[in-house]
Amino acid sequence: MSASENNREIRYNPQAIEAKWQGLWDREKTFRATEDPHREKFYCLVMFPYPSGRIHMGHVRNYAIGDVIARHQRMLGKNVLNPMGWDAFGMPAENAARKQNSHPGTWTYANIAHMRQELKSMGLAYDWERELATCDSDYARWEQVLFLKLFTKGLIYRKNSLVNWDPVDATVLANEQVIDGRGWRSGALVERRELSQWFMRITAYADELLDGLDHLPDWPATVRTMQNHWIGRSHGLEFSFALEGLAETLPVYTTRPDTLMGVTFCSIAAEHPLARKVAGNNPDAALFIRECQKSGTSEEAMERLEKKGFDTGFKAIHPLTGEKIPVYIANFVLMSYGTGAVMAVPAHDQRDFEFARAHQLPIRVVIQPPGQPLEGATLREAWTGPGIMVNSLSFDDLDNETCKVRIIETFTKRGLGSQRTHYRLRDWGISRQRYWGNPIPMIHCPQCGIVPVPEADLPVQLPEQVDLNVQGNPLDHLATFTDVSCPQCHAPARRETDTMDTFMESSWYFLRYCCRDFQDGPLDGVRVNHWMPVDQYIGGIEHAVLHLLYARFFHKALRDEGLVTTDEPFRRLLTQGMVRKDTLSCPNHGWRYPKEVIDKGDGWVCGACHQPIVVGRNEKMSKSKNNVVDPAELIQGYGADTARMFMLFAAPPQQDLEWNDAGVDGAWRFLNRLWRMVQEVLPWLDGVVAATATPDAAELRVLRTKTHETIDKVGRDLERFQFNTAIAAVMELVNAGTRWLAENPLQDAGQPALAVLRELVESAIILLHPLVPHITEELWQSLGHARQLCHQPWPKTDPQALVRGEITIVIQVNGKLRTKINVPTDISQADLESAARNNTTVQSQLQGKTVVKVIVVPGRLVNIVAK
RNA sequence: GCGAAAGUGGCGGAAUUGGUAGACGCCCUGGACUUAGGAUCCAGUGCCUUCGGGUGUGGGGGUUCGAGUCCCCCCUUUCGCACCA
Repeated sequence: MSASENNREIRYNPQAIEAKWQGLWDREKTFRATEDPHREKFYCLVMFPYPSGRIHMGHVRNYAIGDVIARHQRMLGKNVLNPMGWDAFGMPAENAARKQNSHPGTWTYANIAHMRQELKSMGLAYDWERELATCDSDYARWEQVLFLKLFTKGLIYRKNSLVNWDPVDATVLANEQVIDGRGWRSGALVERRELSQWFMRITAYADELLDGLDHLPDWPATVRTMQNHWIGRSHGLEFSFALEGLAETLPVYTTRPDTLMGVTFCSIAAEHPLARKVAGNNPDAALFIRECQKSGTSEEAMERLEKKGFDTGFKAIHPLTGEKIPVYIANFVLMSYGTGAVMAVPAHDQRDFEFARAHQLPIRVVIQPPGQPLEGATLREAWTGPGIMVNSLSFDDLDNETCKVRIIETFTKRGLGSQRTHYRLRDWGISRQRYWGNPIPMIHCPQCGIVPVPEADLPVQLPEQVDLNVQGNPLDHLATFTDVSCPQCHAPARRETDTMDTFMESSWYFLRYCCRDFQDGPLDGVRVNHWMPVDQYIGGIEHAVLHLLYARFFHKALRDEGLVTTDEPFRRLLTQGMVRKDTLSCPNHGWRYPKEVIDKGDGWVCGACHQPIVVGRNEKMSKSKNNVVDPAELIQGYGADTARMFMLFAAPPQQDLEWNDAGVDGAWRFLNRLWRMVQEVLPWLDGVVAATATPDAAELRVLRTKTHETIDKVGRDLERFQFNTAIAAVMELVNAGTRWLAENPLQDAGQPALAVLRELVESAIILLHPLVPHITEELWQSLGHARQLCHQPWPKTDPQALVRGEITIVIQVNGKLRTKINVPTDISQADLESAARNNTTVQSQLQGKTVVKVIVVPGRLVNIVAK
């Protein structure tokens, strides 16, 4: 013992300790997962990162949380799969390559190599043998195979849809590349343009995706609600207006058939066929439509537009009254929802109300709320609530909900229309006009039409030699890529140049992790079905709708292909909040780094121009705002354990986390306190076995109770992901131990005391291990354990130790706290009440009053109500 | 615009089921100690106070013996909105 004691570091040295244990985990492949039918499996998944170059605090938070869960489940005896990989296709690589005149792949793989080292320095318990990058030709190949399967199934098709078009760069822009309606590079005003694109038929699964939310009780309610609204299932009436003097009709869909008699005009989208027809012989209409198209494609941009309309001159004929009503082209009507045309009811729809006022159109009230008669001429805003029908022919005096049903019945009976279900959800556009993505394995043949690339020819590889500094999709300019012969008729044909949305890759990466080395197909059913579903998925709340909905859909589509057996891919979901930090800005120099400002005591000034610095709100850490903290620096300075500790302690995972340098110091100091306490007791614990029963001495009893209360609390807190309170509980335990040590000299401590002490110290170490794995392994080893702590089972509470002899009861008079009393745990309600009544403080409060009522909550409080 | 959340001391947060508001940590104040360390240890720390107590969880109202927690209205902030990932 003495030799190793001499060699042991007395001071906490995270750099040395962390390198030691990380090396060991790597060499021994401690966290390699193997399928084992005899053990309960646990699939822990964190959202894989985009390899942008360096890990950021959001990653650190995400992966620290995932690692705690994985390590905790491991200690609970589960066979844990905890993989990691790279979401490696995407625009940033293309942009970086263009800037540096290199290849996106070179940039991407260099980033992966760097970030892998950064992740390893965090001490994460991954099975690195399952690592994959979605741009690996292997992964891309199997994704193309899946694409063709789904295409054959009819789940992938082509149709026209709108894109953001930069007329100067002649390229499609992502919504994030549209800044204030202009292209980010050219500065040109962005236009909406129609393009033929590939789509996935997610709407075929809309009902199942919606109804399936009810079977995901362990998903945050907020995510389920958001997906529910996103899918937006509604039931309503679909019917067609006849158009005066025209053969064609105008189909509309409404969820408010009850307001039918209040229709005073119709509005159609700028892309509506009827709008095009008008534009054909009316230059003003064409101009208006072009104006409408001078906006981006994002729903937000469309909705925020100033509401504008153009009278087509056409008259629609009301199906029940025969009344002729004008048809407007409106810039706020979406072609992608319903039929692209709406019946407008200004009295009962706010948007229609505003439009009607702007265009002097009649407003006809057909629903009267009880007790406050409305009139179209004096209406201040649309009435969207319930009421009684008026001005509605035979439907008058019905309540509007009944009227809805009646009108649908009437339309159905007369063959005018029918009840229809609509969804806000649109089919998933998967085409991207970009180079750095997975090629869509299709060929356009002038004779045969669209022909899939034969599976034997997969994968379609991205050409290495590429000029990214061209207009539009670089692949369009590469004849070596595009010029092929048709697989069916062998005539000259053209290869599809669209690449896939990167959400495709993230829709099945968790399946490929299960069988990373499988070479006979995309998925090895046996292994995939062994590990699936993911038991715990952890990632940013920003993925609440898109990624999580697409992955659910893709999984169901693969299920129907017989490739997986579970209905849902992710059993439990934890969405973590953002990492934020104060922003510092200077009137002359914009966003400043903390090191670029000077502390004047009463505030900061800019280091360059000495103007006062404006301290902004906490904002999401972002490079553009210079408020990022580099995790690598933090880990180098304090070690991974401190970094993890701070991230987990500063806020519960679901909440946003505010970065605070002083808080990091606090985490660092606690780990040092723990380290010192163990160093202090170490020489005395040699040969001492941890207590298994509670000794008689009162102060030891209290100490052991504290130990087991902590075991109990930490276990429950980890189950509900309250890492911050779990840490607080261990802090309390360590504080209790330290206090005991200060009051009780170790040389006087007997065996029972040392046994309780060892149990306390070891419990603190075990409980903290999933959170701070390196320091706890080191301390565990120094306590004389040969077996690694990560193989140690999670501790169990001793029910005997949890029993307290006395409890504190709160005494209230009229609901206000007056005093507290200590009573035996097993006191009867009657004794408790009289103890409370006889208390001197209570007596003085009750003077001159009559007790009306006494409420006794056993184990908690007594409330005496007096007048 | 639509959708989803969140507001508690000087700060981050705790209060698990309607039952002690402020656990734990940071900051700050005072003290001790020194092998000067990224020190450490001890005490104090919501606000007001005539030291009895009063008051307090964004604001206003309500339910209840009792409300941070439940209900209604309002204010503020953040996130998502289909080609960022």
